[in-house]
Amino acid sequence: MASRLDRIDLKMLRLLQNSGRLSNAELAEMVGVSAATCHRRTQRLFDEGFITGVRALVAPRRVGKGALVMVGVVLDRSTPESFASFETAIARLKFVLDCHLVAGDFDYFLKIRVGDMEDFNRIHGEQLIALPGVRQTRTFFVMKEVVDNAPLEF
Amino acid sequence: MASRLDRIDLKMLRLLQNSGRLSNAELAEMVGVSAATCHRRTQRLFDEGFITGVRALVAPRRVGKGALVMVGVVLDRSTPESFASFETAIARLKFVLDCHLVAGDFDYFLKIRVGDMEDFNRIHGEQLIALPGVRQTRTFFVMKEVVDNAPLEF
DNA sequence: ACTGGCCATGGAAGAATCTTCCGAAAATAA
DNA sequence: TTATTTTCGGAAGATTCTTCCATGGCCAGT
Repeated sequence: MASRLDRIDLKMLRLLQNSGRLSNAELAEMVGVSAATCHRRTQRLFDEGFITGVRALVAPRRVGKGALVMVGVVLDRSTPESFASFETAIARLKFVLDCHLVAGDFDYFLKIRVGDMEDFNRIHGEQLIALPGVRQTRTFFVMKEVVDNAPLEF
Repeated sequence: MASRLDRIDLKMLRLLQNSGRLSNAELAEMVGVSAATCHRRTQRLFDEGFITGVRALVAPRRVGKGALVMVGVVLDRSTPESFASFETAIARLKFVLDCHLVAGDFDYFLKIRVGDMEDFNRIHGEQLIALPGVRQTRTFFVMKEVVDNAPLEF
């Protein structure tokens, strides 16, 4: 199952990453193989898990989610149970885009999208500090999104 | 141009966000309109900027980018020129997935994908601290990706 | 070098889909 | 109500998808 990716596969991955709606015929021509081969290879990239999904990128501001906030979280205790219950709880909060367990001054880093600061303040007070085991949080409001969710380089 | 989104548009956005490769016919049936109407509405969502692109999600580990690092950056000076030159320089670094200007103890927060820690150390020494105006950086290695790049809720 | 097995490839063709046109229905305004 | 505008779905030609099959390349073992 640990199959390799040749130059054509990589090219297809890069093209699909930047234009996920390319038709099979277009993709085939761009990478220089027949439509049949391209179709087979694309399907393999999906089947073997190189591509985990295809997502339309929705403009946050256009759907009322123009505010971005980074939050550092410190837990009360550093036990496996404490981590586990925090992670279970946070997976239910749909406004959390990223949640990463990190090494350093914080236990977790969160990336959150909300409508505005007022929105965030309500959520912070009602949902974030109420999460199991949270000792303190540190909020970093994003003032300018220089690069957001850039495509992966490989 | 500030057109509204009705219930059908929102449904289409959510469906496309989670399955960007849905065919027009499938989408039409899911939201309960004809293929012609669905096609027109989808095109409008693109033309008017509600959908900014469609991206295949590539599994980072499968392409040798399994390590994730968060980095806080502090600049020497807080002048507009200083910020501008930093932002220009960082936009060229393809391993930077996120770069956000924040309010708080840091000036910028970065989200970076690399192959492994050794890889990051080299990049940190050769490229990050060499960026214009960087006084100090604080590195948070991600030990566990609990939620990464979740779809936007709206 | 020859043989046989194993894949990956491209052509072809029926099935499915896209994309546009048009008249009808619905919404809006006067 | 009437006129105007907008949105809708059916229809159909053009395009695309998806699968089947025969061909050609590659490699291991004679």
